[in-house]
Amino acid sequence: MGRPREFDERAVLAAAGETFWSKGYEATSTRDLAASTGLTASSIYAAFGDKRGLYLRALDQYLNDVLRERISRLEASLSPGQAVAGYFAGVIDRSLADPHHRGCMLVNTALEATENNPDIQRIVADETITLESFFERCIVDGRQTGEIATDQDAGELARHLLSVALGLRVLARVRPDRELFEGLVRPALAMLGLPPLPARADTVNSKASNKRNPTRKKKETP
Amino acid sequence: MGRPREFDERAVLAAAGETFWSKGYEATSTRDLAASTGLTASSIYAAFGDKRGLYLRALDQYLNDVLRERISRLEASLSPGQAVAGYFAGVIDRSLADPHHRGCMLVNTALEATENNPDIQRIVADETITLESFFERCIVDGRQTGEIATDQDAGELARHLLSVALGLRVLARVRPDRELFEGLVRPALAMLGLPPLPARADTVNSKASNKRNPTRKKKETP
DNA sequence: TGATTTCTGGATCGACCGCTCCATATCTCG
DNA sequence: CGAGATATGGAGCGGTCGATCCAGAAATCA
Repeated sequence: MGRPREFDERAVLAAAGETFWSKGYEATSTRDLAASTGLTASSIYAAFGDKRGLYLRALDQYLNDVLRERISRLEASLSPGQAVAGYFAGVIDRSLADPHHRGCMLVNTALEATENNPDIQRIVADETITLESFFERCIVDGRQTGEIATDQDAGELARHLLSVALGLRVLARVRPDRELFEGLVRPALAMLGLPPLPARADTVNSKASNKRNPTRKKKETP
Repeated sequence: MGRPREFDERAVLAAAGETFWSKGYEATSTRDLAASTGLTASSIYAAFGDKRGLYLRALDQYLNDVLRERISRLEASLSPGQAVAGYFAGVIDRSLADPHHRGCMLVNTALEATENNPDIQRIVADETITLESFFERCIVDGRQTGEIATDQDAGELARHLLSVALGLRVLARVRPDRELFEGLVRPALAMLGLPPLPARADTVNSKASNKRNPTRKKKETP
């Protein structure tokens, strides 16, 4: 009954997510959202409640389409060790492919997770556990096949990899540089007894063959 | 000469920094700042120009008092390997000691600096390089004394440690848990051939070669 | 078709934003 | 003691904020 929606909800959430991702939650106004989604304020409020509701929906779609989708794709098509390496290769490619250097929307969201936003805090925490569990499964499985060689605790290794992935995404916002990222990941792979970053086995973003040079080239002075 | 300032600039910057740290830049209003610093808007604007100027000054004071001060203190009083372990022990303690779980102001700033704030991006990037250089110095020096054992590239190891430290600070906002932090750091120390953590910086027994000073008590600053 | 229901677009609400102005208070200097 | 210079406190500026209201458009029912 009644008039049906004229917009595609997934597309609207994607557009809103892009805007939130680029500017951050607080700095994004409802007028920004109206402009990027093509909807009017009243349509947005009728469909999503309020600004926070729209953010939560857009974040959830991002996490589903980008993070969880990637994990299950890697696990389905690669060996455990290759999946770990492939995950980092993908994160590096994505970090460099984004000309705006926005990093990871999940990591950025961790900023909004102040103590008076416990729901957001929990969403981010849960998602880091999703990633941590992926790493742990890879390590446990990779050991059984002998692909991964280390006698350290699998859970601790998984959490270590988690922190590396999160830290990489922080650096992606301020120092987008392939050499930095690949160098920083190398000790992690070596620690697991894995070969250095493999030929990008079909990672998700294989279209990124033509990359611009990083804008910032630093000389290291030890 | 006219009437002198009635406020202590350092104290005002500290108060403003606390507020920015807690709420984030965008979510902090000038009225919030007036309330937390005890100044009126006009005094703030006369002294610091605008909101952004106050933020930059507060951030700089935070970086000086917390980050750089800690690095030089660790390097002055501990062996290279102990300095690395002590840094992580300190970050863990600080992450857990803060009841608001605000993480690191530098990391928070990184996640809020968009591409149209190149100056802030630059400040954050430079500060990550400061931390990276600290790690690299420790690794290079620790190798000469035999305290640190690994044949991997020192620069890559330093960047790896940097990403772990940044990732830990992200997790500090959403999963403040000592076991998580200590477990995640353990593989990093093991990789360097260092003993595991219960080495809180002020309880490390100095069996390896110390630097000049005898072990000094570490002081926590907010 | 007409009745009903829902969605859309635009105007607009009160609140708050960053910031400024100005009268007054309080200092230094002569 | 002025005279000059600067800081302070409070009112208030124009603008934007998140959110809402409402009249009209467009769909599904009979």
